[in-house]
Amino acid sequence: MGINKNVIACGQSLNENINFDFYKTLFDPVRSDILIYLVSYGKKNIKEISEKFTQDRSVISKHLDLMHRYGIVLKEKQGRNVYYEINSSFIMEQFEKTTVNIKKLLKLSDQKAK
Amino acid sequence: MGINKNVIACGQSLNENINFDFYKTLFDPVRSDILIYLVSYGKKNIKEISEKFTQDRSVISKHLDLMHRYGIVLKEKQGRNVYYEINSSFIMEQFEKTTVNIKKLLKLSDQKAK
DNA sequence: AGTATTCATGCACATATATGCACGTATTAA
DNA sequence: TTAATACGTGCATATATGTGCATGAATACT
Repeated sequence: MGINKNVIACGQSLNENINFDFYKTLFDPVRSDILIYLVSYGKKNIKEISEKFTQDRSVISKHLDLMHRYGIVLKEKQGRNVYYEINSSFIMEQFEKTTVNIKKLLKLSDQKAK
Repeated sequence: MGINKNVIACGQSLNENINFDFYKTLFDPVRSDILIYLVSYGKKNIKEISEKFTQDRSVISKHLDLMHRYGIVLKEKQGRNVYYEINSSFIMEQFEKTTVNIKKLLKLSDQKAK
């Protein structure tokens, strides 16, 4: 394709400056509900979390694994339990960084519009 | 489910305060490439856009329709052409609002952690 | 040791989304 | 009027993702 080359030349690329997988993982119905649950109830293990959802425990486990892979949650093993909690500092950091980058990117199109 | 009720009680809900469909639409490989293309080249019609992509014109048309539905792009019909351009003010507004809301939401979990 | 609990993973299946083609419509050009 | 161009939409298919069950591993309990 090579479309992005022009934008990269301006030091702006969605795929480079924006944590694409992070957002793709976060903006899923089930996973955002898990996020809200963890925000509300703090650190919980997979059994406790999955009891609040209609999906099977294994399904919740897979969602949490994805969320952990992209930094949305922190994981801690205690005995036979695996606890998850919100990685709030990382999440905030992502949104702040992305907002700044998006602004810079969009200024390019505003200049063209004039 | 009713999980969100607790969070709603705190005046915080991802689905209410965050434009979920907007982000779900934006964070798609093809659509974010279209975004970057429009940022780089300004207002273009569907034929011009689709010529830069491997996908069929009808596919690009559908992606643009989705992006328009959720405010990412502006649409303008001129004769038999349909032009699209970035809705930069709306996009920036969304990211700014979301960043503020996410921060407020996450402060709840930080308080619990103490 | 034997049993129960918690979890990860592989597999098959269901659902959602993306894709391309074929067609019809609207507009423009000849 | 006829032909050409740009577009939208319906349909069938491909691909991606979500889902639940079954199984085995690791840990804890008796």
